[in-house]
This record gives sequence, structure tokens and C-alpha cells, in this order.
Amino acid sequence: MQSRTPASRTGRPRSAAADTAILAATREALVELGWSKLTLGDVATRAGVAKTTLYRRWAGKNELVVDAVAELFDELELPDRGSLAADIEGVVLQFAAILARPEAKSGLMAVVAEATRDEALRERVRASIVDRQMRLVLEGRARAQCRGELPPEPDPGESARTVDLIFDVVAGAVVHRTLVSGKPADGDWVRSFTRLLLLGLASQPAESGDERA
Amino acid sequence: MQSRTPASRTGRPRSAAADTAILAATREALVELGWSKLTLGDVATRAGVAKTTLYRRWAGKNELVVDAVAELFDELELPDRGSLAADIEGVVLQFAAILARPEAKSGLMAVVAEATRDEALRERVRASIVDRQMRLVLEGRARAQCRGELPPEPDPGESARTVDLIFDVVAGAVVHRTLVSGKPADGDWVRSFTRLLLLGLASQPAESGDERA
DNA sequence: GAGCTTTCGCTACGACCCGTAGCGTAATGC
DNA sequence: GCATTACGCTACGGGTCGTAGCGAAAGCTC
Repeated sequence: MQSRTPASRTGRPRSAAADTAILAATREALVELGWSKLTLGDVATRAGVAKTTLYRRWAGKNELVVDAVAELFDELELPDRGSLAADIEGVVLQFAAILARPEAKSGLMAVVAEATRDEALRERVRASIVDRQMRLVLEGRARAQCRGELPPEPDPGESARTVDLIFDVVAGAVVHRTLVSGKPADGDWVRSFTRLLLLGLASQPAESGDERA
Repeated sequence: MQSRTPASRTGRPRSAAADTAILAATREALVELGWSKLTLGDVATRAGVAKTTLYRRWAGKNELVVDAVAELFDELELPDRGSLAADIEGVVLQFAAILARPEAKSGLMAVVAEATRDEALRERVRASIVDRQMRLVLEGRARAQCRGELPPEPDPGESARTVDLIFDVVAGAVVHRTLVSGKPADGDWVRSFTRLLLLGLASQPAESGDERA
């Protein structure tokens, strides 16, 4: 999570209950106050710990919120629904449901904004949230290839680029729909989006050099 | 911009130079300090105006940054490059170039995050940034339909939904690529993305009710 | 149990920023 | 000239920040 645990050290161990209480209090404060009005003193009071305890474990507001929000995305799964289209729709709907929660909305975007000026924070976001969910894309593609819905990829480099592209398109579209456009990513929208993505994906023999009309 | 101008009133008029100086100073402060460390007092000093002048024109940090960032997107254009693919690639590259600038990165995402908890701010973002650029999608589709690259839309409601979908996919993907994944939206990426989008778009007879594989 | 180590809760502190009020002055229109 | 509004400046109470210092508590090792 936030700090190294160098095996078992001597001395009084850190309270694991405090960690969960602090992260829960952070999400609660995000819901009630939003990012800008959230103060570490308030979070400490909600969690029932001293402010100094909070500062011993997290460097600041950014790092704390990253960890608090990252836990929200751990519940994402990719249930096998029998077809690539159904799998995508399922996971996109899950993703949209998480993003609809107020603690995810205000927390995630604010952290991303701060990360643009903080290399360490950007790496923390990538490790805690992005990379952890990239597995969904990989798993979904592997399934689709087993079913014959997608062709096997020949070039591993091209394969990695395609995964990155899909992840950016899926996550970006849902986030933009939910947070910027402010409209719900409901069943109808997800179906339209999935159709768009699948048709583009089915015949994707693309590489760098290509013809332009 | 930020306040009503009820025709010509009596009294000393507001300095237009102060407006541009303040917005430029805001962008400069965004580059050097980022969102969280930007203070209105600092912006006032940079712009050479009194802090009270700033508060007379903008309600707070959020509204100020929205206006400062919105100006960045006014330079977007849709030059006619002869094909839908080339048009899309051109505008996406322009969009990516703007998003690559540090004042856009930290400012835009922070404002979007704040807007999740502030209905008035969300409306301001939509009016100042989102809707102003939606014209690009409309114009691009109209051109493509004249060229015969896209079928004419029968249902106006479906047509509007498709425009919304495309806008969310394009803007969302570029933003996610640039800000979350932290990788540049360069020529190669834009070509791959455009291919994906076009293939999905070409055969899009979708409506709500549909078959699932 | 004795002793060591680390964490915990608490209090207090200077530093900074916020947003506003009050004042005298400057720039317009009538 | 006069009313009206914007401007620059100063000052203020209120809040948050991040840290330091203290004694007490909770583990581990011997």
C-alpha cells in the first residue's frame, strides 16, 4: 500500500485497522466534501486517529486519495458471458458503475490532474490503478482468440500497442461520458460503444505504414 | 466570458486589458505551480492587478481556470484534407498538441474533477469547452457524407446520439492516452486510433434493440 | 518480567492562504 | 460638475498546513 513493510521489525507494529479506517474515512470525506475541501485533519478525525498518525503513513493528500480510490477498482471482474461483445459490455458496465460513485468521480480526476506535475504520483497511479486493470483487456482478448472471434496476433510489439490502444479507448470513453459529458453510461450507450469498438477491432491488421485515402 | 455586460452602463468600465492579463497569468501559474499550489493572490501579482479586482470578476479558482483553459481550445480547426481519415487524424493531432501543454493538462482535469460536485461549474465547462468543440464532429461528418464516406443518418435522435458517442470516444481516448497512460498521442498512435474508429463507424446501422452473439 | 524499539494520541506552533471590508482615487456617462 | 462604477491598497479573522515534542502503549527478544 503506502509504505514498505521490511519483513518483521522490532517495536510496536502499525495498526492495520487504522489503515482501513483512514481509507474509508477518506472516501467518506470525498463524498461529502469533494477533493478541494477535503482536509487531512478532517479525515483523521473521521477515522478516529491523530493527524500525526496520518502524516506518518502518507506523504500528503495526493498519495492518500490514490490509495483510497484504488481500492474501488479492485472489485472489477471479467465474467465469461460467452461472447466478446457480451464480455466487453459487462466489464464496461462495471467500470461505469464504479465511476458513477461520487468518491470515484472527484477523487480519481483530481489525482490524475495532480499527477501531471508529479512523476512519482503518476507512477503510483499507474501501479495502483491502471496496470492492475489492464489484465481485463488481456484476459478478454485471450478468451476471444480461443473462441475465434479475434485473430491471433503475430507481432508481440504490435500486440502490446493494441492492448494499450484498447485500454485508452475504453477507459477514456467511459470516463469522458461520465465525468465530462455528464451523461450516464447506461445499457444503450454501452451497446453502441461496444458495437463501435468491435467493428473496428475485428479487421485491424494495422501497422505503422499504411495507405491513406 | 465571466460576467454579464449589460450593454453600456454608467461608471468606469472594466479594463479589458486586465482580463487578458489575468487569464494569461493564470495559465503561467498553472505551468509553474500546477492546480493545487496555484493561489489567487499569486495570479493577481503576476497580472499586475489587485487581488480584490480578481475577486470582483471571478467567483473563485474554479471559474477562473475554466476561462483560462477554454481559450486554449479556441485554436482548434478542421482543415479539409480530402478524406474522413485524414480529417480525423488532423484534428486529433491538434487536440493532442493542446493537451500536451502543461497548462492544459493540470488545469483541465482539475476543473473537471471539481465540476463533479458543482452543477454550475459543470455547465460552465460544457458551455465554454465541450459544446464549443462539438462543432468539429458535426462538420467532419457532414463533409464525409458529402464525399459518400458515411451514410446519411435517417433518425435525427440516433444521429445526435452518434455524435455524442464519437465525441466521448475521441476526446476520452486522447485525454486518457495523454494524461493517464502518460504516453504521447503521436502520429503512429493517431493512425491506429483513426483506423479503429473509422472501421467501427463505417458500418454502424445500430439502434437500441439489437442481436447479441 | 526487563528492556528495547516503534507507534500512538495529544498539544502547540509559525507559516501560509482565504475571502472580505474599508478607504481613497481614477475613469467613464449624463 | 456629478453620480456611478472600477481600481489599488491595506488590514483583518478564520482556517489549514506540516512539524515538533511529549508521555503512554504495544509489540519483540532475551
